[in-house]
Amino acid sequence: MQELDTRQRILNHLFLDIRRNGFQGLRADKVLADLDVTKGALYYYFPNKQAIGMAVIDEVIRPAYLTFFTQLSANDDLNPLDALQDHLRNLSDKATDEEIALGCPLNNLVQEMSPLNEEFRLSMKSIADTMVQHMAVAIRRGQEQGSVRSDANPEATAQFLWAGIEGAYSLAKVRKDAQTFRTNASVLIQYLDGLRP
Amino acid sequence: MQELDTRQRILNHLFLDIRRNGFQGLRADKVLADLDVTKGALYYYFPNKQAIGMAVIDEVIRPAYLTFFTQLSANDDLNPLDALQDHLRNLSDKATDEEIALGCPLNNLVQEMSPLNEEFRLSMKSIADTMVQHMAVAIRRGQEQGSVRSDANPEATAQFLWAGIEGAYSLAKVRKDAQTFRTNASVLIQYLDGLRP
DNA sequence: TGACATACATACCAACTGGTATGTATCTTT
DNA sequence: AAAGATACATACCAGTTGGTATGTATGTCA
Repeated sequence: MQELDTRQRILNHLFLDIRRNGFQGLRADKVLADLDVTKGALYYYFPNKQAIGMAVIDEVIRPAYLTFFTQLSANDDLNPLDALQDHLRNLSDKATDEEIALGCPLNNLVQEMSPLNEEFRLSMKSIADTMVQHMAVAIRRGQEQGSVRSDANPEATAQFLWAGIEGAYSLAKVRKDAQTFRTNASVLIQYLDGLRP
Repeated sequence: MQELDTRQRILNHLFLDIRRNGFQGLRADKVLADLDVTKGALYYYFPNKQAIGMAVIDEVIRPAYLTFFTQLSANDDLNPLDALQDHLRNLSDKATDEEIALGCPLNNLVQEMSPLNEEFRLSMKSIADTMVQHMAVAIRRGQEQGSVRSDANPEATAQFLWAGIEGAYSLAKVRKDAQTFRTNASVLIQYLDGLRP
């Protein structure tokens, strides 16, 4: 009954190694050495490197990113601007120089692998699209409920917010500086205030 | 007298290969096969792979990115908001699905290599910092000249614009869709209008 | 309790990759 | 024109990497 446990342990370490070294920089042997697992176990659970990447994207990254945004669009009582501002404040509070230096796991993989691996790209695109869509739905409902200015374009605004967050991770990453992320988050929070009626 | 020509040809192809495959995915042999140059030439001009990366960053990427921003802060007569909006429109016009799918060369390398190679990171950080600084200088001058609202924070605004552009490239890249970039650019253009007094 | 599936462990390998050692044609300088 | 520097070309190599073939201990079910 070690099955799920072992697979999960391997998967978590693969995720961490990919986050630091990229998918092309992933060295399965090194990951296995850190755990005390052998190649037999790895190739028992994952038929090849492609499957490793897909498992990390679909089983680790996807749920981690969609939790908040699913709730955002599901909850009718939420003021979307308040919720998004709270989210940005949470991200700001969580940000440390070390975490920020590793970058956003989704954005890392998008930049590295989108042009190289269509299966990866499509799965990552669906994560990004879902995030944007949930935000757009929440913004539109906010407009109907009167908590968001009616002249805002929900889809364009949602895209803009996604880009603002990922861009903030990017600048903060190259600077290795969590404060840069926080500064950007606070400008985004201000921008969201500008969307109130 | 083939010297500069050959080095430049190799460097340009290295840049293109890195843009598509990443630095870790760079395969010197394949690049050399496309040109008709041999390993002798490559290692004559570049002592090792690290030097290749540094040359691409410093000689190809840096000048390509700094041209506009240097002019932006150098020219006293420019309205910074007009100039930035023009720049965004230029980027929008230039964007094709194929180009966008390859992503922003600077952002690509930042995401892949920042945590792995401190020499790369520092050089890329200086490019990003310089871009932001030039924007901040131009915005501050705009405030002094009355073309930018005085309550804007020039440094934070400049960071926000950088992040907005790079984030737009990122979402458009995973979507393989230039229109996404244009939509984001137009929201940024709108945001810049909001900074007018 | 025997047969089969599960969950790994071990040993091995072919292909690739960055890098080097050496050779050589051409150009420059004295 | 002799000597050295420049600008490559060719051949070769050691280490690494993803992947496989095979072995085996343990659990499960008839």
